[in-house]
Amino acid sequence: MAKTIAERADVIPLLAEVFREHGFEGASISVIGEQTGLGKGSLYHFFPGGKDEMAAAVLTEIGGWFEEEIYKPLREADDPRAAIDGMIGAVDDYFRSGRRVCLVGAFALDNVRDRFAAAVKAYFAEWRSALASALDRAGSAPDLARSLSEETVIAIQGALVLSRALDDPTVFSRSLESTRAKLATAIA
Amino acid sequence: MAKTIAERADVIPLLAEVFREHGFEGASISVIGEQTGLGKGSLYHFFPGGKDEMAAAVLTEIGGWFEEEIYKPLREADDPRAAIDGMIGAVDDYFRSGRRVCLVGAFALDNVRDRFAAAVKAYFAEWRSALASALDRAGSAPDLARSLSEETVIAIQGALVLSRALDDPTVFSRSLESTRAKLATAIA
DNA sequence: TACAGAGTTTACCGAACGGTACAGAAAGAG
DNA sequence: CTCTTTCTGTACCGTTCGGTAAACTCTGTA
Repeated sequence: MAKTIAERADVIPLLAEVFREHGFEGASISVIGEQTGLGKGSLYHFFPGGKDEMAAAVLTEIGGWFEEEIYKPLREADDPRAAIDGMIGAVDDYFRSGRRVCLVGAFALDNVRDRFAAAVKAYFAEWRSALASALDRAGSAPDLARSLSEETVIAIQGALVLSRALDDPTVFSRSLESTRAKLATAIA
Repeated sequence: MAKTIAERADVIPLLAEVFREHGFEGASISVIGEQTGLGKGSLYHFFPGGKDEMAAAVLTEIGGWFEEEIYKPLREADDPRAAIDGMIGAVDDYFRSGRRVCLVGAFALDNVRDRFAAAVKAYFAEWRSALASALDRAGSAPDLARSLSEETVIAIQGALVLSRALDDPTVFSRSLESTRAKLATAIA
């Protein structure tokens, strides 16, 4: 394991932030270079596939993070209620209480969705089904678990949109708290 | 009123569709030219301010449409319940049951939000307050009206994101129906 | 029919785009 | 020290970007 100045893995979170801030089309190679501190040579060394590979790597990392920190606990934890609570907390942290945009959601609305359709679809499908699984195991009726999980993912994404549109993070906080309460009631 | 081959007003809906499909950055002047059937000369004749003016005109038209078709009825209709029902129907039509993206929501997630922050903010703020007004007049408690209107706008935007991400319009239909039921219950 | 102004075509501009080529700097291995 | 591999800076490529300029063609009016 060669310890080098910059590892590819270290660059990906920086790339994620650039794409979040500028969108896919808006994140030009020169902007990416500035915000990562890497020249074109390094960028194309790590990502020979160019911008597409950079974005794909970011989506993969995001997917991995959610899988590990959120989906897996929801599906496998002994205490599904704790896992649901954990999800709420993790979501609040991850999206910085509404100050940070969901890159996958932004990609979904953009025309680049087609290029990364599989990753975008998987991210949301996994989230919905993992949450449904937790609700199910927590004693919720299967139909309710299914609809509630979908509504929860919808509320989180919608809250991110509205929060940013109104430039008001309290919108996200309120919505997440209301979602938390709704889930708690359903499995009481 | 000179009847000419193409009126500026006729171009705006076409522009809206281009921006919806490609996003602001993705909608290059040449793409806009193709999809509107207008050359650069005509486009810059109608919109001397370039792409920015085109997008601003689109946002203005969208804002005007929602004001006329949705916000005003919500605020002023004699029968607020009918206005709320009307809103649900209009939203379903406008977003083509989830097959069409909300341009304002997409702009909110994009970095171009800053450029059109005022229009984006107004669109959502008006929606939320108009719906709260209707709920209020329909007999809902002021606090509930306030939170329910916010949750409704969130649910619509979130459903558009998830619907498109999963490429499944039924997500939007389900969510909108659930929203309709929730609003009906609150003012029963 | 002649004029005026609205609308359009076309050629063109400098800047920025994504991407490539390649020489050279770092850094671990023998 | 030297070799090899990994990483990086820089110059450059063709293309496309948003935007401008000006000559042209319509079309309604008188």
